[in-house]
Amino acid sequence: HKLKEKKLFALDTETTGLKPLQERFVGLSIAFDSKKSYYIPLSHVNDQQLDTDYVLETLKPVFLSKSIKKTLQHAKFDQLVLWAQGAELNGIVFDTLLAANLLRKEGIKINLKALSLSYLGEKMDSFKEVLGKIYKTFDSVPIPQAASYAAHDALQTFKLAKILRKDLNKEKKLKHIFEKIEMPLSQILFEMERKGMPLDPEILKKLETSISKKLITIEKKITDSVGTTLLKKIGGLNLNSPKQIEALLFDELKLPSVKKSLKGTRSTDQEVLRELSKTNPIPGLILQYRELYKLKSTYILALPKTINPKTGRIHSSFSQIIVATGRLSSSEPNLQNIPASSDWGLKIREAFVAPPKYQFISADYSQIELRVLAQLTGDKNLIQAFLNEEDIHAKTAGEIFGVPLDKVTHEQRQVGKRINFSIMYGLTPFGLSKDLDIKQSEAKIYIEKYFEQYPKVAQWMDETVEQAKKDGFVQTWLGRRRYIAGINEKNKSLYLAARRIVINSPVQGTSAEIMKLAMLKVHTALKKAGLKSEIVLQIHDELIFECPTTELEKTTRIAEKEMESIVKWKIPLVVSMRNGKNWAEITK
DNA sequence: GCCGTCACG
DNA sequence: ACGTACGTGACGGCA
Repeated sequence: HKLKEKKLFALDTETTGLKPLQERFVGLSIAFDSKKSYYIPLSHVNDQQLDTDYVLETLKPVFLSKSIKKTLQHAKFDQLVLWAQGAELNGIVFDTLLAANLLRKEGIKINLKALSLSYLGEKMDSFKEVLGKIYKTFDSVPIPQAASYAAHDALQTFKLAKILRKDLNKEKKLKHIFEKIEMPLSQILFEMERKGMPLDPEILKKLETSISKKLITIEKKITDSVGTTLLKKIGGLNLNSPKQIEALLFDELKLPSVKKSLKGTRSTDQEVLRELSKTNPIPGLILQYRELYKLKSTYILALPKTINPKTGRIHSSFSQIIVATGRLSSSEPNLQNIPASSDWGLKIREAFVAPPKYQFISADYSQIELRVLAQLTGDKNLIQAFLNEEDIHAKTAGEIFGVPLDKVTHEQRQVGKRINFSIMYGLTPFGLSKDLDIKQSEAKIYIEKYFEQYPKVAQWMDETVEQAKKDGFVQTWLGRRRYIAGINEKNKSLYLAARRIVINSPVQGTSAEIMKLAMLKVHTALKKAGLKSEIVLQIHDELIFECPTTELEKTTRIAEKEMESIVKWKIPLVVSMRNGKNWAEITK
């Protein structure tokens, strides 16, 4: 009865663990105002409680009501928990986690306990304290203690929302991002996570057999090259141990150490092994081993284990609060770093197969970051290149090497491409010389030529750095902030590191903003057109849809049109569309 | 729980 | 003389 009267309340769920689709639903807490909150125990061990189905059935009209407004800390999590119970939540108006994230400086924690302490000055019991040494999971905590803990979660969420709402009102741009982007995006991410991604474990099984054979062959080649005498001397060799590889290469084989790792050990990473492979066959073999072992352990073996037995699909989690620039991150499993480049990598993508009568569609923003750079800097030459649909990498190369556009060689274009990309990271002559394997003096000239060609880029960088020094933060196009602690540092390398972040963040952040807007717009347009196509993945500059084959053309047309019309800039946004039965087929 | 390494944009 | 390109997440080794 109270719920129906109240126009606003805070809600929270308790589970036995952190994965909403896999863990047991233990109970539900609700706060009506800043003073009262309640806990409904639903599945505690050896204790009296209410029946889950009865409670959810009773609360259904309240949960479904759009006019009864709900506040949550990390709404997406609770939505997934409730969805697994067959319950749906409408009227979510405020997520304290997303609000606090937009307002925070880097390094500030925004979990409920931290927020309660910093915003309200109230310390909350930790989850560990509630479990004590007696209980392993929340469902075994006796109800009186459990209720006190859980109800407090909802109460603090209610109180926090009040303050955070006020704080956002003081920052109009952040408020706009919160209301128009982050809150509605959270709903889309919920739907993406709920939908999941299909994976055929049988394809990976076969791949495992062949990659394992290949690994054994490489392993044998390595042990043969090392020789039994040396192998005995060092007491065997674990190829996955960087420490042992280090000892083998530099102590036993006496190869020159060319690079130190952060902790001061002699690095054995790709760059080093590539260099060493010019004089000795073993580093090259280790490289091959590393590549295949990575694919086997991180993808071929790990991905099938993440298939949800109930849905038969993979439900990655997408987070809006991890990346400082505003990008999304994907975890458990990370589907934003599935291999794409090598042949073996593509074979892994082949295992992501659309269901019968469905296909995947990929919609890929072409050179989004360079277009954003052009817009932010207002550089005439850069803008003109995109207006004329010129080959931007060839154009950059042409001016650097002083040759006309149609005389640029493939190698020169590659150099132009590397410079175009790395300029946004604040590259140095040292970094570029290493990347292109050229002299530092030469790299320096290339960089100077770049800035002569695009003078406003250099000017924008200087202005942005000055603004960051003054304000302590940089901003995206819509006004999302990133606070930069080190920009007024005296220590030169700390300052330069901060400077690179200052230059990169507005570009990466604005691109992320465009993508988020695109997701919202496409989602709405697909719904409006009555299509069944759904977004299943976002990989920074690319969206992947699962689409009934009958809707392929309509979906493609809508997605392309909506994505290209996100902003009213001089510079056009260009999207390339592909469709296919599996993920490999739609990979560039 | 940190480190080195490497997969992605 | 020193360090040296942005943003992530996951794995195995190791203490």
